Amino acid sequence: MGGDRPRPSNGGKPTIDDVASLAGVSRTTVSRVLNNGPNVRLGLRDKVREAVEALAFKVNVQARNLAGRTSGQIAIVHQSDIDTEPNSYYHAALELGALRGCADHGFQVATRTVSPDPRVAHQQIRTMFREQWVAGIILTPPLSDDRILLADAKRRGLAIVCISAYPDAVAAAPAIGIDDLAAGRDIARHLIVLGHRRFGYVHGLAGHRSAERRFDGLRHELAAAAITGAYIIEERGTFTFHSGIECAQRILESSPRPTALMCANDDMAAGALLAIHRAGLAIPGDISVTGFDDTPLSEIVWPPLTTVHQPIKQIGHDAAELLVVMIGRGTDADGERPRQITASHHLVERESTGLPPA
Amino acid sequence: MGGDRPRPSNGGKPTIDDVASLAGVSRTTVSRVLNNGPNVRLGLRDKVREAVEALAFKVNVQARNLAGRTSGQIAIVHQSDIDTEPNSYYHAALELGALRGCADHGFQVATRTVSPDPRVAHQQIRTMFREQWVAGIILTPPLSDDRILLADAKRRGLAIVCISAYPDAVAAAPAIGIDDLAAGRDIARHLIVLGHRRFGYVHGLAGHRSAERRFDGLRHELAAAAITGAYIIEERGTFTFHSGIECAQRILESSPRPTALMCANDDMAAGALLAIHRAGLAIPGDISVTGFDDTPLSEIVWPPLTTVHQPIKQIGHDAAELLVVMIGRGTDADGERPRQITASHHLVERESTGLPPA
DNA sequence: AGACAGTTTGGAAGCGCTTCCAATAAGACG
DNA sequence: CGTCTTATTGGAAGCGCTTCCAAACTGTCT
Repeated sequence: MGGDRPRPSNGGKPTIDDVASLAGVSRTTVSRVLNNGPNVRLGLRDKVREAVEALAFKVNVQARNLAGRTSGQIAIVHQSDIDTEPNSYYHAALELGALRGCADHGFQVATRTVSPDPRVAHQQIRTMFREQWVAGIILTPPLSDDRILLADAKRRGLAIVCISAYPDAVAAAPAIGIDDLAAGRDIARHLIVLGHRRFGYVHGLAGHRSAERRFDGLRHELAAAAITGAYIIEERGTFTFHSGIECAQRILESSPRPTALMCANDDMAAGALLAIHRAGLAIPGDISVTGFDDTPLSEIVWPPLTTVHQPIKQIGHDAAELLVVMIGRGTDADGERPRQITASHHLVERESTGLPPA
Repeated sequence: MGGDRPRPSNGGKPTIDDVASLAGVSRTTVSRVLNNGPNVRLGLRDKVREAVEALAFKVNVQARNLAGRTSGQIAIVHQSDIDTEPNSYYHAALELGALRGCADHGFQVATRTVSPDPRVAHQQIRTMFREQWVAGIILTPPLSDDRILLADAKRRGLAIVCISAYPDAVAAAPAIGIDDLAAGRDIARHLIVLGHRRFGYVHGLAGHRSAERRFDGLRHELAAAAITGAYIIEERGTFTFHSGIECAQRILESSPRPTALMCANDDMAAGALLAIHRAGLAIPGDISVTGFDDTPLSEIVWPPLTTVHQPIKQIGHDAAELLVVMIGRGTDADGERPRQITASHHLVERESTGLPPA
């Protein structure tokens, strides 16, 4: 099975020593190049890189972690028990992406769940920190909005990446997510262009500051359109299907009824759909409904939901990669660590939105 | 922060040497105990175990893999690109569970996706084998039903665990999943007891042999009930929401129409629900519908689906653990490797089923 | 030119574990 | 009771990598 690339001495996978001897340098030097360490002449650097290329060398992560005394262990921290939550597609996809991202880089990953009670949660997370077996953590919403937590972690020198955090949290830790404000504006504009003036809005849980920006998007867009007589009736749910039903019911009682109902996520929108059907109203004939996230759900409900697509798995994946980079070589390499990554979103128009009733 | 447990010498986490000195044996002996190796006196064994307990010692997986020359690398293999499939909750949950299970044991995991074309898929998987960088793989349906693949892998001595495979595949590789036949009978019995006699059945993709057992369950139960005049109208879909719509439409055209419609998974059942609504029929007044899997979906559609709960994440998780055990110490320890694990399922009665029309 | 600081290299010592191999203890047998 | 097996043990050599430390340069300043 001999290819035409230089063969490693022992017949197996190439090791750092194979690279070293091919490049004509010491093992130490190769290691330095691999880790972007300082003090290697440019010429040598390239020579080593060529050798790496030629042998298709991949560093053995296990050996690296062992030698470097880095645990290679990172944790993904969720709030509450997503396994028992019925509508956890969002969380499952996020975690799946993150897990895959970590796996790609040979990191050990643990998934931790903390209590929904903030007091208990803080305690649990502090304990995790103290144990010091993690080199970094990924925080999912709404943990990613917890300033106290972030500050605490920063003080302890722990690498942290937040998912979908409120923009100003970036000061404490790099974050990755879509531009919720812009996304909110996109969906609001879609509705306004159709002619809607009376809006209903179903909020999610209060702690999720990033998701709240979607509402800001609606407000901004309404202000920008400078429409007289436009207004918004608000209700607050918990991101679940059932809370969507209840919020929508309350909103439907108002008079005059809104002609468009924006929901902070797809699950609540699905609930709203049900409540509206029950009330004997037509969608979108009597009222248009929008969701957020574009989970599989949104194609399956009736009518299919107009929503904003968010690359959830991708976001999880990129968050993991970001964390790996941060742990890799703090700031000594290229100097700057990424502060924020904005993933791209887009409006998905389906059949739950249309012209307002005449 | 000293607890009252013996402290490891270097102040950090306890190592195998700490255990050895506490137990008064050599490092080698501890290693043997840890790996269930042969040739250790019972007394010593216990003493070592106590020391492990006392120190709360956890083996360092990185070091183990490095020393043992085991790659610690395993792969989860799916067919087709689940990232682009809209209804992938099932796959996402399965993979999430497996990923978590692997992570718990410090294994490196890669996720691979192979082509839906069997020819191409076989080729891709062979290539993976040849590269030999995986110590074992987890196969998800319908790959877990591919006899050729299984035989091939076995011949190469690769550790394999199948998820939800057809029972007789156990000869080739251990499998884990629920008892689909029993689950099918459970749901059929529920319908028969309600009084249904005319059935519709929406099959999934033909290759998924395990899922096909759900249909066998219906047949068996019908035979057991010995009802005269009972029959089943069959259609075959692709496990997707849209295929569910189409199959249900065709079934609704038959006359007399079935009073109960069983679907091989929740997504198709959701499609069926839509088709039935469109036909202006009542659920369950005119026709009862059942799904399978109990994905989040089943609570959100209208009416909520009667379905069979399957612990998908748990199955993925246990599959990973099983694989880890297999890789760990082949068969030398307790001699017998587990052949099959049956996860528990249960019927979830919601509002999509009821008495047949008078 | 000599002394010193800063930069670039390589040697060697491990990281925590498995495993080969030699050494010892325990039975089995004549 | 001595000899030959066989079951138990420990010593020591790595696995592939990072990193400490000393050696060899390079250039700068007097």
